[in-house]
Amino acid sequence: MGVRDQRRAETTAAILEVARQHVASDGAAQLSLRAVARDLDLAVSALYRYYPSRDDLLTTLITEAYDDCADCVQEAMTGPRVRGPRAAWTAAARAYRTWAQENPSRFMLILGTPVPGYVAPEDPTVTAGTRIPRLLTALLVDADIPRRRVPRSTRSQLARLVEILQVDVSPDALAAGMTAWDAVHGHVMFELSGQFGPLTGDDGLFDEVVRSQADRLGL
Amino acid sequence: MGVRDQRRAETTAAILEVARQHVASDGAAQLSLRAVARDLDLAVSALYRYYPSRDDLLTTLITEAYDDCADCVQEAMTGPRVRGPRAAWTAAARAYRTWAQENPSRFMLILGTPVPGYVAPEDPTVTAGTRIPRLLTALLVDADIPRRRVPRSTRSQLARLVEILQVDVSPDALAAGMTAWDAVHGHVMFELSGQFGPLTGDDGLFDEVVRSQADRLGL
DNA sequence: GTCTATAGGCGGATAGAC
DNA sequence: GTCTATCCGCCTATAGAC
Repeated sequence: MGVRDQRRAETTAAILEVARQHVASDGAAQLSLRAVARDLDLAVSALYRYYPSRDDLLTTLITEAYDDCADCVQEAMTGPRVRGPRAAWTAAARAYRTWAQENPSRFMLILGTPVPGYVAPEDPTVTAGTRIPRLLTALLVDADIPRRRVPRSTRSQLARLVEILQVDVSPDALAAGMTAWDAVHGHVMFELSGQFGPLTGDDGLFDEVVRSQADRLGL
Repeated sequence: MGVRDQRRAETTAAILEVARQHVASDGAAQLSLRAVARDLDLAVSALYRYYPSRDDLLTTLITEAYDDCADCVQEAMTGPRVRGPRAAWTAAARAYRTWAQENPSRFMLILGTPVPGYVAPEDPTVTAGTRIPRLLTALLVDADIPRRRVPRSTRSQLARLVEILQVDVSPDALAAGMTAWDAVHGHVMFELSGQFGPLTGDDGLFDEVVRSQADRLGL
């Protein structure tokens, strides 16, 4: 990488950092190239050399958030002290929540209210967005999942999703995993929107969620 | 109610209706009195006679959404054909999801990404926001909830929340109810943000969530 | 790659006439 | 209660000089 590329990479990183701050303070919909340029003491027009439009910048922010979150979950699951699927499940759930707590605006950027008028391009966003589901289903390959009582149509849709995710689990296991993760995600969302009052941020209650769903999965 | 009050009520209703549409299409943060005035063929300044600021209009929209959602859940739970707590739980969960599907932008307004820069006044918002939790905990009064293994500090926070909500349940029952509802909420959120791919909107999978949590609650 | 300048649009909020 | 007019701010995006 030459000196020019180096400088370009640095500027790009600086732009992203400032953009993240603006999303956090003003919201994704309000992200404006002008405001970013102001903070960087750059002319607006200069930014267009890095991102051709506001939406392109937003796309980068979104895929980067998906990836960062998935990185944290993956790292937690594959740590040296994690032995067995139950420990991996617990580590994944805790890492997910911790990342959400430390990056609330980025979490909401990918899993909260859709940004009005913005349509995510399929390629980068979807690939990054399926990493966590794939990590979780990997846990269920060897699990002893009881057969679910779901309708035939649901089972066939589950089979389709198995193909899309390119994972090696039964439709029943996928259903069990999704519905268990529902609780983890729901709890994190409730906490982030402050619906839990004094229990916002309480670890004991969250652990109870993780534990009870692990039991349900037979991990 | 006199004729003047009548007309005022009509105008107010029209304003709210247009404002809801704008929140749906442009997002809550973009709600602008100007745009609402344009749609109604009114001068901007006229709107200030109804709502002193943009945030006041937003507050009305939010409390109204909370109340409408709670109304639907309450109605579903207390229907004549609903016999017993398990049926009520199922009806509540389904009504919650149906309301979210039919009013995605209003659902996200109250449970999605917080509107940047907007701070909800306590009085009206909080009261309306606690209705659903209170409806759900009422189900658990007679349920046979096994004792949860939560830390002491968590249990005392649960006790505080029991007081805030002014409900008549044990901390253990509250914990069980909250963590079960986590799964319902999480599933609805995932569906709304399109994370489920082909399974978005599938009733069979949602029913599996509701059923398994009802089992866990011993309903 | 960076700048200045500019076009054409949006917004909140208020003053003062009717 | 409604209007017009106004102030002042914000934004995207482009043109053209350096």
